[in-house]
Amino acid sequence: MGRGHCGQDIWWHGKLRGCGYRITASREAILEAFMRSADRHLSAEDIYISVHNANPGIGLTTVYRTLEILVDMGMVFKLDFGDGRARYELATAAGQANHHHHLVCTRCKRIIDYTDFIDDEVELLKRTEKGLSEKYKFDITNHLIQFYGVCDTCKTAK
Amino acid sequence: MGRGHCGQDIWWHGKLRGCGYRITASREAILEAFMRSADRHLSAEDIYISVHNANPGIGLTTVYRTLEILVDMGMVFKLDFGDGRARYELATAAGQANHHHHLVCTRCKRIIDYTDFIDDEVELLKRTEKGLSEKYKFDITNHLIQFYGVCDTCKTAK
DNA sequence: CTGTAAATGATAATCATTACCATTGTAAGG
DNA sequence: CCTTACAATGGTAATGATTATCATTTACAG
Repeated sequence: MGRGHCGQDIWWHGKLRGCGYRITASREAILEAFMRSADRHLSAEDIYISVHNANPGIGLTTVYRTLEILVDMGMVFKLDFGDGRARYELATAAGQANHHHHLVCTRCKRIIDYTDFIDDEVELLKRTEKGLSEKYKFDITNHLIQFYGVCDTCKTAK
Repeated sequence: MGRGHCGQDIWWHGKLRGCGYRITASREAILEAFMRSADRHLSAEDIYISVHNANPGIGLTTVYRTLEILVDMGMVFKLDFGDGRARYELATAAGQANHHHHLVCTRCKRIIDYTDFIDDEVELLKRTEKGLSEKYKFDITNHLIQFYGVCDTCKTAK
């Protein structure tokens, strides 16, 4: 019952099975790649490369397909930082440890994950979410908050 | 001094000139296309088509180029709703009339612009923005807030 | 252990966006 | 008003991420 992090029991097996998906070596390898670099914003190609170390047989197509189902299931969040390729990260619910939002430099595309002010935000988001679900009859599953601006380095670099 | 909406004076001429850009028929046509359908989320192709009615000579390349400078200048906001093409809308600052956020149905990709709860959000965002700018030395120019979920129609359609 | 549908991977196709380059148009300065 | 420099343009080709196709392999229910 809620071990925090898993030992032998693979937490995501149940999730996949529950949605009618099979447990395969590819999917395992891809989820492991996420957990190996939980702090980064991975592109499909990043994952493809990361996965090849342990399992060279996995094709790029499978990576894309797996990412799609993980996103649909809500286990992974798909992000767009405006550099022409999608980025993925393990989803963390509001309130959960490691939940963060993004600060994007529009000049150099640098991304900063911030967790500051998250508590205030979360409180407001909960209220907003509740109001929106009721008014528009939406089942809200996630949110995206990003601030755009010019970072320190780009500012001084003129 | 602040006529609300312009008569003969073209409000955006100064903005372009101020950033070193020239006033051209293409740019005028593209901005008019935005104002003609200020309520929609236009793709580059939407704008290309819309512009062709009045000015058939404008190429798709110019549309993309113009969109890029408008986004850089902050006059237009570039959005990604996950359907593979970028969407654009006239930027409205927080607090300004028509400022809104998006509610995205992950099933059917329908977008709802909502303005509810915006006042509360804006108040929080102002604080967050201030805190973030100070801590990370960012000049924050804009923000993006989107909620994702399943809409009424898709829910009942099972 | 077997049958069946899901999953896979190599390859080709798609399609939004960008690069290129010769030509045209804006607007500053005379 | 005319000239001139260089920004802006548009057609076309190139790019590159993502998706479709299809024959083969694999998970797993019975």
